Amino acid sequence: MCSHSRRSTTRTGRPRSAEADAAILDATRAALVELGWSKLTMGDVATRAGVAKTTLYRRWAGKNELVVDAVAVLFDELELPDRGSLAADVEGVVLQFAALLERPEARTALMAVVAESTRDEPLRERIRVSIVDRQKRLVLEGRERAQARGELPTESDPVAAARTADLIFDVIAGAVVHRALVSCEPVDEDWVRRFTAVLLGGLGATAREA
Amino acid sequence: MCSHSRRSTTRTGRPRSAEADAAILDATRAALVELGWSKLTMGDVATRAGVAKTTLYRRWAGKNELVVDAVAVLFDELELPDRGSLAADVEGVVLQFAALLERPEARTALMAVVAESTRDEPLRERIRVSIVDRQKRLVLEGRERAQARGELPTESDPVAAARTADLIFDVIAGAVVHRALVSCEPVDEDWVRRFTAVLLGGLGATAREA
Amino acid sequence: MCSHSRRSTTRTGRPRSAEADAAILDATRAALVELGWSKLTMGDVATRAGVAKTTLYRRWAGKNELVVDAVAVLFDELELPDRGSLAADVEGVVLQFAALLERPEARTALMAVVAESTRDEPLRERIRVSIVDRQKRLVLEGRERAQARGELPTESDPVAAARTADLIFDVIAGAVVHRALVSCEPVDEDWVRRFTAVLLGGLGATAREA
Amino acid sequence: MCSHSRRSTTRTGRPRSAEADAAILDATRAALVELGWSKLTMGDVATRAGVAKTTLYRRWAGKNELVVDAVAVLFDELELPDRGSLAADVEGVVLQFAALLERPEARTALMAVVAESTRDEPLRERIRVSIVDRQKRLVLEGRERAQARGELPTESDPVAAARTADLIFDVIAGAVVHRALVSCEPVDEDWVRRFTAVLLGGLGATAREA
DNA sequence: ACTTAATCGAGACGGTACGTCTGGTCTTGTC
DNA sequence: GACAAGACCAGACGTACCGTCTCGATTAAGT
Repeated sequence: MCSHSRRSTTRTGRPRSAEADAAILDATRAALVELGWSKLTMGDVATRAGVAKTTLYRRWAGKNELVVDAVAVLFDELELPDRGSLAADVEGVVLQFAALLERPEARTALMAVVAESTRDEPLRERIRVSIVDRQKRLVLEGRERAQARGELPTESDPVAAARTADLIFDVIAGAVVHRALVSCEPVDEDWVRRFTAVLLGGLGATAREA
Repeated sequence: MCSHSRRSTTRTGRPRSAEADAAILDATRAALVELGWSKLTMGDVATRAGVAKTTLYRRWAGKNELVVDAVAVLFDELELPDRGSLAADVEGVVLQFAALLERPEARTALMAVVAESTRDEPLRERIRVSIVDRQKRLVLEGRERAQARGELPTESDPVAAARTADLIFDVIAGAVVHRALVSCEPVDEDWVRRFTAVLLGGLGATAREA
Repeated sequence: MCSHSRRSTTRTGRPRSAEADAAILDATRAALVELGWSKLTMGDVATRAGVAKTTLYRRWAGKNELVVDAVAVLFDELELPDRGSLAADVEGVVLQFAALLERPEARTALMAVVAESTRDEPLRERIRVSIVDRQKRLVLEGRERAQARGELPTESDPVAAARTADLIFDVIAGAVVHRALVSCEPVDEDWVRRFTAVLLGGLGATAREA
Repeated sequence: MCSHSRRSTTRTGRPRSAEADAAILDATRAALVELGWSKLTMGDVATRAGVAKTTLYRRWAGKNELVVDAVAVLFDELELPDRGSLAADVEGVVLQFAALLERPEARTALMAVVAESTRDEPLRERIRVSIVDRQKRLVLEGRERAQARGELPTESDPVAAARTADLIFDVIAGAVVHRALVSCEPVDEDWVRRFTAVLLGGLGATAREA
């Protein structure tokens, strides 16, 4: 999460303010809510945070990196509560994700940084580490829990297992994001139930074939 | 597709140049390929098109609207070739969509305009009409064809049918976009086959339940 | 606007031309009063006159020429009323000129076109013909009348006479304009009386020397 | 002369560059010579000065203010050399003034800013302080020197003295400017001698009356 | 206590793009 | 063929941000 690598050799001089870091990220989220991605400016964030622009640029290379860090923390709130069955777990986490996408700071920032990342490999990596992998972790946890319950067989081939997890992740995350941000329709319980039924039904069908 | 609604009453004065329209949209796509969304500027597009900035702003309100119109035409190329079975049809259209997302102008523009649209209702509507509905049409055509083949039952309830089509659309489009632009992994034949299997398996399972 | 009155002779000429001319010059003066020189635009004048910009440019090369013609007519109002003595005549014409410089259209236009003319020889000539010579005529008339009254001797050398007339003209016009537009002080009766006393006193003194 | 009043309290932040000030004013004069007033643009001045447009607008509100400051320094060169008599002093300063009006930057700028000032009170004040008062000072100095020589009586009434000085100033400055810029005739030694004779003759005549 | 050196706020700097406005020209269809 | 309407190219306008750069003033950690 921390973007700044200190010179490991000598650490003399005034240390950076930890308060400033927090104030900047808070200000960034507040600005995202008020202004949205495209009208958010570095100068405005600095002013809101009561900080000089220099202080901001000393820590982040630009708007993209700053916003990724500012919204990344939102994805830490996602967790996989044990609801007793795979279907219930999936429905639960999808609803959580949908709730996150209702928040204006996530809504406006997520697609924007992904769009920027199509031409910026370091940014892509940063998004992967800060955001994508945190979501994917939930898929892996959910599978382990389902296997422990006996709802899913233990996959012997680790490569195939990883490929399947990736597929599931793209299907879940992609469908929810598309529903919420492109189709702009509510991700409500009814939709989630029908989506989960298709997903798990499909997984069961392909498992039976193999 | 056309962005400018003429005064319907009398049409006096010099008419707008159709050549300029085409040159601007071509220039926009070229600039997207070369520069990407964030570094594309209105002035540069005008220069490339051999057109004054005023001519550009007379037709489009800004970068967002211009880019939507410029990339919309790409989605007209998508079609649903009859490959003999529902699975083959789905795989075919998904591969086409993936190929489209390989094109840099689509890659850089698609997420960007969606991101902007989270705060711009008219833009959202424009995207829906120009892009989203053109993709969704393929889902509806595919279902009709599958029903004609007898692969899918004819849904009696039109509301439920529409809901299911929407769900399928979000799953397909969302998964492919997420795979291509967020996970940044190739949408190759193997992935498409596994994805299609899960999707159709899931549809079959839920159909049997009902 | 629409003149159907011409059927007698097949004339494809410009029957509205005279109306348009007057409307344009009126509109120009009105725009000068409202907006001043620098904010007056050709498009605005055309709109006020109910005329297309083309019509305007067909008659005048640009803003400078148009404004010169529009304000030139104001200088036609100046005349030399016979007040019985040279001093009274001078005072009368100076007060008339001062009154003209109170009018906002003259105030804002006069210096502006002179400024433009410092780099535009044709414009300078146009100003001379349309404006300057109309003022200078008053000096010549005043001298003749004073000579007729016996207040001034008849100059035998025509070259010297012209030089003196030019000098007087520059002194009168220059002093009044400078007082009104640069010093921005009122050209009232008191000032005019003192100015005239100096001018005529100086002329008398130099005449006595020769 | 300096156009920007600093916050008098604390002076934090990077101080403004004095070099930039000088470079901008030099560039302005150069642009006036090359292009004249109406074709001078802020962007061009900024480019010539090697300065960003923002730096320019941070110091001057617009073209008018900038040009006044740029040209004002030219009027500092005017001085009143002691030539031994009032007539010689007047002739000397008028020739200096005429030489100044030969310079293209003064020629093109002077009338233009006066024209603009007819609708802009702050600009009028700026011109008065930066340009007009510097010229008027010469009149006051000349009178003091003539009084010291005994060529002119010491005026007892200060109000009348001031009125007379204003009158003389408007006559001198107005006549020279009108001769040079409106009549566009040379202000040569012959003209200056005749003009001075009229002026001083007039002053003497009015003084004798009183 | 005293360096030392990186930090802090403020704000000016050179740039770039913005979206608008104007100047002057050129098509249109109508009269 | 002149006219109004209005689109066209060109380019200046003044503003907003960008990311960098001085400034003088704080901080601690290491003498």
